[in-house]
Amino acid sequence: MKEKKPVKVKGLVDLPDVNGKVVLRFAPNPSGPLHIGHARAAVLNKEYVKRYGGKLILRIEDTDPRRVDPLAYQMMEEDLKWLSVDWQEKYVQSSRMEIYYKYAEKLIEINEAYMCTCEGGDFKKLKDECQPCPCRDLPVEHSIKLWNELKTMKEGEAVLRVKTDIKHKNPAIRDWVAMRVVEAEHPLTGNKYRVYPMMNFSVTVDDHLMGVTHVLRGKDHLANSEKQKYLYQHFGWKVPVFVHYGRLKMEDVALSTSKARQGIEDGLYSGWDDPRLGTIRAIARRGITQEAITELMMEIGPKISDAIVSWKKVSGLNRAILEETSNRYFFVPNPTMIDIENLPESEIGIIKRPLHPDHIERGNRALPLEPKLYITMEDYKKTGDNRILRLIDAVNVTFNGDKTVYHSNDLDEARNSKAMIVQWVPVEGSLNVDMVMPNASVIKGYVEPSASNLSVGDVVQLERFGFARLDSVTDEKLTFYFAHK
RNA sequence: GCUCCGUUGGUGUAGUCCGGCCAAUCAUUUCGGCCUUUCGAGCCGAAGACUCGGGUUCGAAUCCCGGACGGAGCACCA
Repeated sequence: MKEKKPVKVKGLVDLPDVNGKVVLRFAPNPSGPLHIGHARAAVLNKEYVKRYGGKLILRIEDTDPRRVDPLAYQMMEEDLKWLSVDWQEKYVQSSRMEIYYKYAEKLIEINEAYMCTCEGGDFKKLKDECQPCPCRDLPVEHSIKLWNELKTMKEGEAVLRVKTDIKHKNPAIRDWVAMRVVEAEHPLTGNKYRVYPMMNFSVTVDDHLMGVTHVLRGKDHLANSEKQKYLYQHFGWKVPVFVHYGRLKMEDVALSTSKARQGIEDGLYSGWDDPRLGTIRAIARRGITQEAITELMMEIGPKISDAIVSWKKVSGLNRAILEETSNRYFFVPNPTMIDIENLPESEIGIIKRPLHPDHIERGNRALPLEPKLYITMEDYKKTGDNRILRLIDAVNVTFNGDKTVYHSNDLDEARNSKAMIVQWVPVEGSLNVDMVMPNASVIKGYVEPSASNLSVGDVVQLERFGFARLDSVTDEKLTFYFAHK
């Protein structure tokens, strides 16, 4: 009889083959700010370190000078901080070049790598037929000589190849490139180096030297993991546990970093934090909380099949958090002005309404009730003539033609007539609002006077409208970014 | 084309390795009801899934074969 399966803990699934503490790394290429796909790796790494103990390494993989955005180094760290992902050690690969050279040399010396001067197409042809290229069997001394000359060679003249199985059933695995010449200025090291390691080489060397126990990476690296295993073997190193997760797509934001960059350059997007983009900063700007993203990633976990995340899902998670924290305000989008005739003197004055219905200790906001008010055009139209409309916490009115008439102030009366109960703001003292929607369109309206107390970054619940984050404040208006209902 | 990989309700997941306790978990979503001067939350109730076809077996979401669909890779990017 076999033993029973272990009982799974709720939430994030366990990492395979854990013995004691783990050493994990998050290793992005600095080509732009982090996007939602990065968040998956970052959050999972963080959570696993939290679960098992150990450490998280941040490693910036900038070994292709052409694919480095100098601004990305800082943006990525900012994004990680927003995600509340901390790292215990940080490395930048462009400052570790001598290390890669040393191991490259070693690999040549043990005859597990060779300098290849074949033209790319020729090599591919041979490779596809499982044929070694002529360089493969030249003496080690020959490779060493060429290796020493590589830094003076032109781009493409020669590469260093790792010996794998030339008959490997996947052609991609056969004798892959470890080192090559790149004639481009590196944002950090300038022209100091011309010979750069390929990702598969530097990653393997680093993962080993840094003692990484588990490698969490996207399934687009499946073949790379296979390639890297050969290098571990050649050096006699222990292979870490590879975990490949699937692609993460966000509904409506299928944009890659390169497309987003293009769009920004073309002026199509306002910047990396344009609400239409899937970057961490765009999501943050929309009032999505770090907690919601973390929960989402833990729920999705590290499984290899692809996941399409809907905004409904994100909103649901986020709402549970914001509901508790967000204070309430009245916002009137697409406003129309009403002027209540015969509003009794006794009704005119300040209406108090709690900032949060479940937390009266947070206090009240004050809404001046006076004849001239804004309500939404939609509510106005829906009500039509001769039906009661209830202004929340205030009075009942009816519309007759273009006149607005005071009806009563009794809530039950409004209820009995099935009146809509709607938000309103006074004309006097309310603040202009630009509401930036997820598709970057802007809805204009007014927010109640007490919103002047808000600070940039605050997320509020605009009653009957939804959650929004205050993005900027000027003398003439407040700009909010809409999150969700 | 070649090489890998995946497919559980609308969505996201658990379960698949080691077949029975799975007429399938949890969350979200949707729809009712209660409550509530917003939305929501809360409480109660409901809806909704094992990609398909064979096979093995007393028994299959789970194992085997085949198909469909989807994805990734096939670079001197990471």
